[in-house]
Amino acid sequence: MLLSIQCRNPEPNQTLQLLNSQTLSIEYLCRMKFSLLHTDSQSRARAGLLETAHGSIETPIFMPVGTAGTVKAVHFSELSNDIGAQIILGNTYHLYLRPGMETLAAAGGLHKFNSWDKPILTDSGGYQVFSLAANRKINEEGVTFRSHIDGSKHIFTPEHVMDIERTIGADIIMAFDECTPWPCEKAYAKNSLGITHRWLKRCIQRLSETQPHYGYEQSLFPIVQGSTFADLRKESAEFISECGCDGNAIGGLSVGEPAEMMYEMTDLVCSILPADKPRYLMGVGTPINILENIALGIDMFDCVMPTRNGRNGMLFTSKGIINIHNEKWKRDFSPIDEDAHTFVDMRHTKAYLRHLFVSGEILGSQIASIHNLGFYLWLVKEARKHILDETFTSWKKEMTGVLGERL
RNA sequence: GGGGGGAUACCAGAGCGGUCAAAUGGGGCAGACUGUAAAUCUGUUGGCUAAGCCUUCGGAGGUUCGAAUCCUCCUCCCCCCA
Repeated sequence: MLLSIQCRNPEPNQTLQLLNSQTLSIEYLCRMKFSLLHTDSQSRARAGLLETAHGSIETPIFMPVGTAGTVKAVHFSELSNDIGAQIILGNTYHLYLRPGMETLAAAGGLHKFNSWDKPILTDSGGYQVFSLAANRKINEEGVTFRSHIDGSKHIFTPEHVMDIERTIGADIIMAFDECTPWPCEKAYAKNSLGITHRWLKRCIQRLSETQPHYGYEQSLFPIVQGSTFADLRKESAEFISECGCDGNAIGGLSVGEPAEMMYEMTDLVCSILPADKPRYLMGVGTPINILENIALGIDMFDCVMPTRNGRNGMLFTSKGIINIHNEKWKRDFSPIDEDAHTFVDMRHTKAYLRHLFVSGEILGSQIASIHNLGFYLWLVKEARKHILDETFTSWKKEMTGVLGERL
């Protein structure tokens, strides 16, 4: 098999011609590289550049969620050309069930399968341990899921999850963890944390024993857990820091705890995680959550809010949030958002978008999703600009006022 | 011309003497949604000076302590037979 790799690091345009991907050793593969460009002097906000085999990511970044290999209701051309998405997510549990590993392997990985040629990050199924709690059993070895589709039984061990993530072929792959619920008994959180840490060691071990399938390196991100207990979070952040991975994540937040508690945990964990590695806060959040966490030193975010809430008629705009179902938009022929960040904003009126929602038309979901993702990507891009300009803190304050209390 | 069925809230449609301001859908109005079992889910939907009262089940009258429910007439709609 003749393989061509675009290598971004350390020498950007170099093309390697290799005969067999199986013979690649790690030093020939493109390692992910993170460059910290600037840290805000009034907060801990950072602007950076993350380079992967599938392209660069300017941080802070928001990553649209594409659980099943698709960002719901949004086409990839809109995602990259109009919204400016630089990386998207996929989900191990969901892709494993459908289309399944044989199909993804035959396709040559998720990038080939869905034609998204920019970076991809796959979540490990750890969130499904939380969200599908009724359908699974957890023990030291791993998690047994009952498929939410047909009830069939599937065992996810850290090793199995790494194998699946190898087959999916994302640039960034998440360690298998347990996302604990909130509130959570401390004894449970402590025990769960121990399991998550031991699973992490097994993930690292498995990766060291296997090769990437498609000729580019995959970076494992471990996940800090510990619920909302400061001592557990500290212990976890220290443990994860010592693993020396390419980047680090914080999980188990935005599961119902008050925002202040989330910020407290993020603050603590960011003070421990290495500054020279990207920090990813999983599943967060509202626009204000994102701004607050950027200020605490987070570089990467993902959340279903812009897409799911968009499909349900909620629009995030720079003048606050609106429920497009509301009758007050019935004859409002003003643009969806005058601070247009995507083509839909000036082209369509609120009245038209409301009509689409009221009529159950698919285009409504598409427009709202494009708009919301456009807003989120604009928000982080703007944040980055202000970090580089040293105007982040005042801008954040202004934005917080504009976005309103509900977010 | 003869025979039969029906008219209930924005729409469709249950209810067939009191527990009915009236089931259930739809529609309307509002809310929720944070590493997606979600184009989903929840609440609400006659009026008011609001733990109470008032006005509603085609129209008018009647029976009854009490009527959306029973009777009479009227108006309109549908089906079958000529």
